[in-house]
Amino acid sequence: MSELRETRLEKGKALAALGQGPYALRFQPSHSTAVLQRDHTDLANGEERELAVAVAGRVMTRRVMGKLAFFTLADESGPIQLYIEKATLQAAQPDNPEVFAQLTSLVDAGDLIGVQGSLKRTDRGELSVKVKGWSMLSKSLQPLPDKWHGLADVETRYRQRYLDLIVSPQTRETFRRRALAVSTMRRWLDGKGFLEIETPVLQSVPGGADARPFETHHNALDLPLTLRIATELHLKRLVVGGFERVYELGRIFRNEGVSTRHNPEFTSVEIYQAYADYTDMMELTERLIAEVCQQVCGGTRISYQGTEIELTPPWRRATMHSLVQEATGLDFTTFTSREQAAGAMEALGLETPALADSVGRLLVEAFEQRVEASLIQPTFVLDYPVENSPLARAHRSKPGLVERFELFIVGRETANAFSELIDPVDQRQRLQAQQQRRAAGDLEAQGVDEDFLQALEVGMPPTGGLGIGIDRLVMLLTDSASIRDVIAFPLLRPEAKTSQRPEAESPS
RNA sequence: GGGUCGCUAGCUCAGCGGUAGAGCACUCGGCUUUUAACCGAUUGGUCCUGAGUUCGAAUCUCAGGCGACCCA
Repeated sequence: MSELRETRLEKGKALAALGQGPYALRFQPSHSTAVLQRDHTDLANGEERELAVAVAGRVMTRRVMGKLAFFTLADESGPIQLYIEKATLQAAQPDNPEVFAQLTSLVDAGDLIGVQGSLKRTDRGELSVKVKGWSMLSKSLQPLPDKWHGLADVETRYRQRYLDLIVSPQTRETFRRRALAVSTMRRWLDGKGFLEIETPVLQSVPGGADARPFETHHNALDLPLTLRIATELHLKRLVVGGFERVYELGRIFRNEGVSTRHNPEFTSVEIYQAYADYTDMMELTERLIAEVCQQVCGGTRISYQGTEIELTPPWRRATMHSLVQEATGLDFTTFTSREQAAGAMEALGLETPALADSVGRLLVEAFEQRVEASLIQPTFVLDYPVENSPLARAHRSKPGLVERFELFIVGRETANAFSELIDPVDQRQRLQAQQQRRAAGDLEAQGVDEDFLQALEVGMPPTGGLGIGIDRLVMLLTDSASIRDVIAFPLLRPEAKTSQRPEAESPS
């Protein structure tokens, strides 16, 4: 409503006429509200304390009753009540007979103000700043969300996250925890001698994962580029270059749909350790995630959406074959042809899409359809078929499989790791097979990155590699049901509003 | 991609074929212990958009937009 905005602009002009504009240059708080709340619990109801305090924050609620007013002021640390007594304020500011009226009429809910005064705990037990002076720091021209219902509209929470943050302590807590999770992870890795190195986001050959990339263009070089879908291939080049422990924690872009578990840009950490294999990476995964959980949640036993999750290592390890057999009764090691496996699956009502063109790919289908969602407690799923894992090393003892694991928690893939494929001849064949699939219509299949193959030919040490989805991990640690709750500004379709989009578009 | 549900005042919602409503917020008046303050008065609408059915549509139908959830 623009009427409210007009009124508040007028109040801003009134403030300017009084010599203080609606937008201050600075203010020096003496305390955060949380420190005041913490340090003065001994102040009894109705008592006052002659401590000079200055606090700044946003006015959340106003209750004006004649010659006395109560405001709630919130800074980043939390709220504190302002006790605004006309007589007290007037005595402190004898030159301005209108000071109380100005404070109560020119300050609206949503404004940022600073106040000076002393402490008083009211008769009802609320620690308050007894106000003796005030200044407008920033005039708000927009209403706050409903003080009782808060921000009920999920869409507004995502589109106008600043409003969500102002009124929802839980949202603030989620992003604090996310920051703590990320910093803990970096600190832990740095402490283990891992070096964080940034690799290109703009790439001419997307690789390192099965996913469709975003396409863009470099003008000066007239060069088509894609945004990275993984950091894998560049981090491996660094291992070839002699860095034995490297990682990158950063943004990945995949041109896919959005859901409660997917956002087109998300954050991953990829970690590479020379002379290690995937069993080493399992231990690393357990220790790293347990440490992050300990720091963020204060323990390794947590509750997610009403389910207890035990993250204290060690975690269950099971092969994909055994899990599928457990869930379906099918022993995929006995199938010698796709037709045989597909027939057995269809007899159980499982789908067998055409793109799953081998026994191995059908095994993965069966796993996704019947096992994945049931892996609630942390579980390492081991030994994937080679067809689905073009960058993982062939298994040391099981033909047709690779040394790979994925970590599942609450039914979601949370980490993915290999004994890395370092044989350049094998790697070339695998990537060529991928490219053939791509030519055959699999838009997620990878291409051949010649420069990467060249690096492997120079010689890469045996290496264990690991990727962890930060957003999904943070969802777990913050008990968030949707990935959008842990991304400050998730991708949404732009609001249509007035501008109609032109016709003659999208043959769909 | 498919299905279900939602979209009405700034916010939260009711109204479901016959004059567009409530609470809160805003504005004005009153009030020195409130904390969803209270009491009184006023103000505030593209009922998501478009087309159709109808004497009459927020309400019924169709198409579209945006969102949520479920499924793939």
